[in-house]
Amino acid sequence: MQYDFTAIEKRWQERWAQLGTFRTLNPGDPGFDPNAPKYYVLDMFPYPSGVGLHVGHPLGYIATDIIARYKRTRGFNVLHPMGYDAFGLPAEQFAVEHGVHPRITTEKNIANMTRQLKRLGLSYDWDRALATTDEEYYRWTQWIFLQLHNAWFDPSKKQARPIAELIRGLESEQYLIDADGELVYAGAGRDLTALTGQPIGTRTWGELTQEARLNLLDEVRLAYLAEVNVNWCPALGTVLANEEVTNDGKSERGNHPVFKRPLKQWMLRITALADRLESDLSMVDWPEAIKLMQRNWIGRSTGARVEFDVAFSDGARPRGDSVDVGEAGDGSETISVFTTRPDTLFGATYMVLAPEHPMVESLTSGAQWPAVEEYRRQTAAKSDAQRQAEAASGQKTGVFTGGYALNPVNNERIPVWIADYVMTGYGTGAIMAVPAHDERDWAFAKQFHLPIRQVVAPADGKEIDITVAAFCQEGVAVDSANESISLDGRPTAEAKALITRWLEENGLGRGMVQYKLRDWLFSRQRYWGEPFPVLHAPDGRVVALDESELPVRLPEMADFSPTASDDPAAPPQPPLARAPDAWKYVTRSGTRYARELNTMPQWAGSCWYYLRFIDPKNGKRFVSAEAERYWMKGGIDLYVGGAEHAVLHLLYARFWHKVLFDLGHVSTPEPFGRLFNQGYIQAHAYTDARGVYLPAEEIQERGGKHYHNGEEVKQEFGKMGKSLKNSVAPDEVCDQYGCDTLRLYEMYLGPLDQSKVWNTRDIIGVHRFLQRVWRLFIDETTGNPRVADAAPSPEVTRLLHKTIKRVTDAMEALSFNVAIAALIEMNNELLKQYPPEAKDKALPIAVAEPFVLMLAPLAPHMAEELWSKLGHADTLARERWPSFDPQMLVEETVEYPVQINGKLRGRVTVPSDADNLAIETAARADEKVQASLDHRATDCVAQVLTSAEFTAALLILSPFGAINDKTRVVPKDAAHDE
RNA sequence: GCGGGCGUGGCGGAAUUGGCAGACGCGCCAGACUUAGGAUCUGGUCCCGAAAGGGGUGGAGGUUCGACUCCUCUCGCCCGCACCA
Repeated sequence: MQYDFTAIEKRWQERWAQLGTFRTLNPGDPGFDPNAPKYYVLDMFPYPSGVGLHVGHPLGYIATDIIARYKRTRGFNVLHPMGYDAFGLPAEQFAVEHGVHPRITTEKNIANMTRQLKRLGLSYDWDRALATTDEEYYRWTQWIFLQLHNAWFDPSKKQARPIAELIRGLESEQYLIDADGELVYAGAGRDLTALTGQPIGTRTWGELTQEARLNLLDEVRLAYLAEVNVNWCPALGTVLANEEVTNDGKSERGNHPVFKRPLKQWMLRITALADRLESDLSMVDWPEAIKLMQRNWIGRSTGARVEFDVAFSDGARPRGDSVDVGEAGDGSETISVFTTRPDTLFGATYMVLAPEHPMVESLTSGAQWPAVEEYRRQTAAKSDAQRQAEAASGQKTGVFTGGYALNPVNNERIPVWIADYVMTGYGTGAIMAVPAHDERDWAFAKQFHLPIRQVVAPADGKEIDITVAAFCQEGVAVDSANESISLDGRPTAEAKALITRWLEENGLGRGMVQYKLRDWLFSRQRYWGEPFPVLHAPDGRVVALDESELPVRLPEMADFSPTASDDPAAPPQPPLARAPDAWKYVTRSGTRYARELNTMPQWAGSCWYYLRFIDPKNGKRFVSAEAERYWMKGGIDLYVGGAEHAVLHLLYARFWHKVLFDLGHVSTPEPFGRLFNQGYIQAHAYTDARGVYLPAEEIQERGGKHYHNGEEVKQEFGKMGKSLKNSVAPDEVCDQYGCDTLRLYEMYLGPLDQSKVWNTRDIIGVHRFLQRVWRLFIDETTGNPRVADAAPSPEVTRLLHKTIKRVTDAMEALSFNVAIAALIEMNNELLKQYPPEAKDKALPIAVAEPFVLMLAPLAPHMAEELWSKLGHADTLARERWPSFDPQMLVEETVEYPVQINGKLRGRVTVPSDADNLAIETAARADEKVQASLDHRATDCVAQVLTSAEFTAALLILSPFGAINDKTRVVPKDAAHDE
């Protein structure tokens, strides 16, 4: 009876399903063990694609499955769920192209993907499976949106708080409203958000009209409507996220032109949490690279905001002098800038506004107006690619506005320019230019012959020539003094602090922190997404639905395609605009409200799925508090997925989680305690002379060259997929070798976090291993197990304990390739000890059972089969992982390598209890060692180095090489005490 | 340009605290068996050398009795960001 993987795998997959082997109990369920530690191991949420899985997809799923199975045998309650991120563009695009409703396509794809995953023997609790498109799921996605909408960010607490709490604060006049309509915290006596001067007249909540009150609240909500510049793709009929737009300004799907255009959109105030999103990265165990990417994306920089008074062309005016200056401005205008180098303020010789800056019009002189207008027109028309090319070349463009501003530190009148190297979206959209100490300003100043003034010198006193290059490092301030402040001689850090304080005292600015992170554009003009749980009143006001009115279901529609157009100015027409009136309008107390016609982006559903897995059937709450507290303690224990989600998904989900945390709905500040990035599986791809990709399975290899129908072709490699025609389906591999082989092969390919190349021909290696395991355990003629109750030899016992240690260590380190190698070695050795043809030598049960248990997470079907052949009626899924005895690792004799001056000169074998002197004597007696010592002085110092393990090194030093303090000396005897 | 990561046989990779480089697998070479197969088994396989021995972890230096491992420089590849003030 040979290893019949097809029958074995089918049998065990059916049994696991029948027995509910991998069903996971929640706290409170009968039979739940509250004393067992928990382990929540999660895969990144897959999109159920129509083309099915290729072998690259399950790489991470196999790894997490191995861990899940391993942890079960270590006594953990393991939560290991799977589900589908099923809303989104591809399903809808497919649906549009084929005229099938996206729900039908999606369900079909989910069924196929589930079948493919089940075939891999993954130990998910399938009872917890869910899809973001389930009404009972997106009901709670909408509920979370309501939480965001009904919350604001309280800067004094640095927390998201219910809007009702703000209203109470306003009613009790803890908060006032200043002249600009900004909130002022009365308790602290200083304003929180407004940055300029003193508010002239603050008002109380009671003094506001009802409309003003509602406006105020709408402005601070974490989900708010705003007119923003979006990527509008008329051909797709939707706005696109930045990441859906290519560098040359085309849509990633379909390569259609994309235009910037202001549209009223739902936004989520992720920027309010920027600070915590950054600092809380210190709480999680993630790859440093990913943390770094998030930090860069959030882009925190500390500096100061500085106010520059506008000075007009007829001459500088003292600050605060309100002079009517006619068409040029109203005289009280100031230009706010953000700088990270306030210490260089004395070196600011001009200013630059972004071309779109709102003050450009009032600043520009009549003479400069045509040039300014022309420049603004040009930059608006410029593609992102052009801008990037200019940026790379160091070429700067810009135009003088004719206007001037006053440098607040020295009242110097400096020209104000506009240039597209200053961007509207960051800081205030305006900068003070310090060409001596900023590369960009320097290049601009050189190009337009603007003055360059050095105000920082290198700390080491070195002379620099500021006309040759900008000096951007820190140093000491020079030529930076006025009547009331001097920075001269101060190191940069000190100078920054000093000038910032001076600015604050004089009401000219204040220290502040800036982020690159933008608020999250949350609307899509698509059908296949979560509807927003809000209504629009006839007066334009937004009314949020009540929780009890959820879910807002997607309407059934015959035509769900977006309205495409070639006209960039065409009005957006979301598909839901064509929904039946019965869906679109809701009448309440005689008023007719309109539903929101946009839908949520795909990210919405994936922001919280890990919470729903905990309690997927709960109809009362998005997740039960008790189950959430249990499973989320310390965050998810292991979250495995690709690095492509480094910033977007992982940042969005953290943001939602923190809001839910602040509002008391979840118990932990961070969702993902440990993150692991798997590498990609790549595959060879082949092109013919024309550069056209050829199906990889039709290629023959001869002598290192590759041929297709006899023609030599070029070998490349890249991510597996349709476009490179190099996909391999897991189904094919399962048919030919079985999924245990596929699982082993994928893990044996190399370290989990590295990318690796798929090589179908290598699969045979691990398949042979499984066949040899089978032959070790099973008599192929009778089908009976070849085991006996006999005691294993000391050598075999040592081998067993050594292997247990190696495999256990490798499991903990997620080094599955190493774990498999250790099992292969053990199996090879056992086959030598107990060869199948030797009928009298049977495998001792004391060795057979632990071996099977170690194999089980990796090749579970074969392990279960062998386990039952060994006479066990139950599944091994919850058997205890074997343990090793360090005592058993000690060999009777030890082979020591002998190093002389660090070079290997010989090997000696001594009894393992030999002392240093005995080892040294044996070493000195060795011929080769003697030959090496011959031409040296005789009075060598010998040192025996041992480790806690069975290997050890003997070191003999020549006389001049006395032991220095860097040499770690472990006395032989001490090592044995461990 | 800035930031991060990685370079070990023909290939994938292993090597715990700085202490025997190349475990394990593929491929290749030689052989065995044979119901002739893309099966199985045995042996070999870093380089130079007949051997003794020597060299060797992208390259060049350095620290150390001793470096794949630590430091400096450099080359190559991969990833992220991209005028963020």
